[in-house]
Amino acid sequence: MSLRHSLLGLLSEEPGSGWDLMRKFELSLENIWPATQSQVYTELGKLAEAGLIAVTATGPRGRKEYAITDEGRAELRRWLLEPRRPRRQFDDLLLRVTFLNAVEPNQAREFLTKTRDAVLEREKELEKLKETVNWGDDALSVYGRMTLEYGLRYTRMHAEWADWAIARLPEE
Amino acid sequence: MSLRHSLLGLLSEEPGSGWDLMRKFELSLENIWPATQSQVYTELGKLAEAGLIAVTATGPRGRKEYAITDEGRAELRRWLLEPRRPRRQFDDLLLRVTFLNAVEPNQAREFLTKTRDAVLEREKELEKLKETVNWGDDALSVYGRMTLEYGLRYTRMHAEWADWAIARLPEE
DNA sequence: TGTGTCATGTAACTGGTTACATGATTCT
DNA sequence: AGAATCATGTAACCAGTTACATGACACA
Repeated sequence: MSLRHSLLGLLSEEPGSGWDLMRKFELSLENIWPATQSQVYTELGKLAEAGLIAVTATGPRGRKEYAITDEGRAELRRWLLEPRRPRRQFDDLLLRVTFLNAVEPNQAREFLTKTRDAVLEREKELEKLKETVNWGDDALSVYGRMTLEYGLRYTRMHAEWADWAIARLPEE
Repeated sequence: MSLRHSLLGLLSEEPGSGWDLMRKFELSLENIWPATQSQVYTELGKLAEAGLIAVTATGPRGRKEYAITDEGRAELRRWLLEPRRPRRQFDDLLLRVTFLNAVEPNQAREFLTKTRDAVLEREKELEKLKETVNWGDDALSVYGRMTLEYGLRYTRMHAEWADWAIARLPEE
């Protein structure tokens, strides 16, 4: 149930409406914790009812601006440091690799090649993002830079692994 | 809906009952595509109804042994090579890193240190697994070795990233 | 005046989780 | 006789997705 905490996290930086938050999810959390519009609005309602956030201003078109409450901040901190067993992960790619013997080796090769090319593409995007952003030493820069670095290292690892795997494919 | 294809994949290797498949999920797919007992049985029912698998033998205690059909094999291959946009990922760890400025730097440090230790632990387990298995050149060895290698490279990358991140933490 | 953006919400569905429920067979 | 394992299934729930529905406001 981390959508809830994503919202608390975003609202801990500054107040905002459902619409604002929705855009933030699209812009900055897309690769970490994506959320849909409908989810955002429903969860905001629940958070408000639970007293973790509150409406602090209203605007045109029924706009409701929410701000995090003290209880919300406490809950955010609690969640941040809470120990937890890593949630099970579902990896569609590795699942397919596991059963790759069901197709011809040349098809398997094509599959892995496509995979590698896709992650290389992604790496380029992240590289560009890294160059674009003006990194300061504010909190967002520090922690945002960390998640970006994770993405970069991840894509590099992934591409290298794919090459390694391709080389190990059985002959046709 | 890859549980369906996990089952087809497992049954493409050899026939088995719900119970057998359940154990295979626990043993070999736990880190790739975990499934619960109830899920396995319900999905087997649906697969049988769709004609992708069929009951080929019965045994004591109401045991039903399923085998993959030709349609099932075709569906498995279709799924394996089907192009698809990478499914969105939810990363609880990176989400927490994003909002880490909500806690004190020393708590952030502790968080990252724990994270690193946990992945190092995990790496050790995978290393041990690699040594234990007798790798041949059969399909399972080739593709199983690939997924294991992915896990190894992933945990190494993860631990190195954590160290990098710890070093970049603001002073207390 | 019409297009794009801002803004809210609900309903139905899908896939995965937890909990419940039952009982036969095998091994010690 | 009792414990462990084999074996099946259902029901309620939770989180995330897709689709539907509506409409005000800003600006060109």
